[in-house]
Amino acid sequence: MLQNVRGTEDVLPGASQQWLWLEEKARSWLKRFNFEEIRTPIFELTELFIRSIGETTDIVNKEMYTFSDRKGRSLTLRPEGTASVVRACLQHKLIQPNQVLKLYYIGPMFRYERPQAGRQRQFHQIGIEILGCERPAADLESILLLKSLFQEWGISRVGFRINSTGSRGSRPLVQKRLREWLSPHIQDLCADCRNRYEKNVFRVYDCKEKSCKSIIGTLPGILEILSEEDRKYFDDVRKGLDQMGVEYELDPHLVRGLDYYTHTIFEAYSDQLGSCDAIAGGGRYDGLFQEMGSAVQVPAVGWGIGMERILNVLQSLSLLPSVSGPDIVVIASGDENTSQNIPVVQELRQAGFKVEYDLLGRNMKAQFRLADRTGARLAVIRGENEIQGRKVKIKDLTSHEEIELDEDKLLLKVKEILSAAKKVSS
RNA sequence: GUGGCUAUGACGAAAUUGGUAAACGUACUCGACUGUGACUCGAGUUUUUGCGGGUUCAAGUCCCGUUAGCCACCCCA
Repeated sequence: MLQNVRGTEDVLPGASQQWLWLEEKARSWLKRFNFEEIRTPIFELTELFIRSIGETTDIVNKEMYTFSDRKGRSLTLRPEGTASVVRACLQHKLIQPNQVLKLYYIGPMFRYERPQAGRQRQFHQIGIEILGCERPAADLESILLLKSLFQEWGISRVGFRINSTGSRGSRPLVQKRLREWLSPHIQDLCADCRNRYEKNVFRVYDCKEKSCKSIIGTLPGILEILSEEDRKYFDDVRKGLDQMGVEYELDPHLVRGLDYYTHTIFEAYSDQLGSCDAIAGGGRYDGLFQEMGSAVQVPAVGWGIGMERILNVLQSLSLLPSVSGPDIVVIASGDENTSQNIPVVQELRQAGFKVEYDLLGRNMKAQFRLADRTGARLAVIRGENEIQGRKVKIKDLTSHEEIELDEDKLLLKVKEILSAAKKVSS
């Protein structure tokens, strides 16, 4: 039998409700922060990602789903969201001087990695970008939103790591200085790091290898190289976070896997997950627009949240809502009057209720079981006796109470019973 | 990409030293029950043990391969 492709996942009926719940909660806060949604294609020209993410990164080197289309163009399933957003902004000239654009996206991303818990080849992200603001206010705004989302979902224990890599202009200097510090130790670095030393020194600072770690431990952090201006910027971001009560840890060795970051970078992680504990990551990228061909500089900040990982956290904390059943199941006394009940079913649906009846035409016992299993609140019984007497019965499946009333009072009564419950649940 | 662990009905799982596969539990169907579910009791349905090969009189059990999942590394969401 054919199966889904490795690293992909079917979201089955029960789980899809949880995905919806997660998204709706997120959208409610994105709206309150006045972000607008942007939907870009899930594949782009390969070149877009190489230019934005960086040729030396792991993503570009070994994790991209790249293929040729029928005309021989090299296309790639997007491994992250920012590149496409920047492309779209430039293409459609969405950037205006002295204006801030706040965008978000929700959708699948693709990276060819070895799957494990919390890591799939197709995974989903919620991401935001704040474009056109070079002040620390944008960094703060983005992190505040991130925190609001975690709170909205009920995740209280989230760790934030933050660091700064300096402005785009000071980057060459920072790199030069890092190399100077590392050069006496270059023989003692691991093979990967000797390579990174040339291609991307920042990554050496992030190496997990013991020998490298001990060397780096003796060296000053990146922050110490920063210009006064850069440090002032970072301090302002931190002041803002302190003022808003956002707790974080300063991690001078934090480096991100994409080349375009400048200034502030950050990661959020959860202690509920295993080794894949990062649930969100982001930072500032003041240089990307120009690297993508923009005539003017467009300062920007953004982050992405891993939705599967959030769901995993929520699952392990038992914070996910249970699957909700129908409000009402309409029950008949046999095959024959089942069809006579369809107008009643439809009328209740028209009134806004979630209504089910037994499409299999089973006996009454089975219909009640259906009502019970699906978690329905009420059973509306309209069998042969009721139809003849122009009556209908309503049974409350939690209290087990049953009442009989005139057929034409049904809708009114159902509204009365269910509206009380609705107010509480919503 | 590297290393390790795992794979039995719809699901969770049992199966002495290789010797009749699925005990037990959940789910599902029907009945006791009166046109009435969830409780209780009774009856019943689903398998050639992921896939392919090998060793053996005999393989769920041992060996090789393969696929998938999990764990760690790499890296990240």
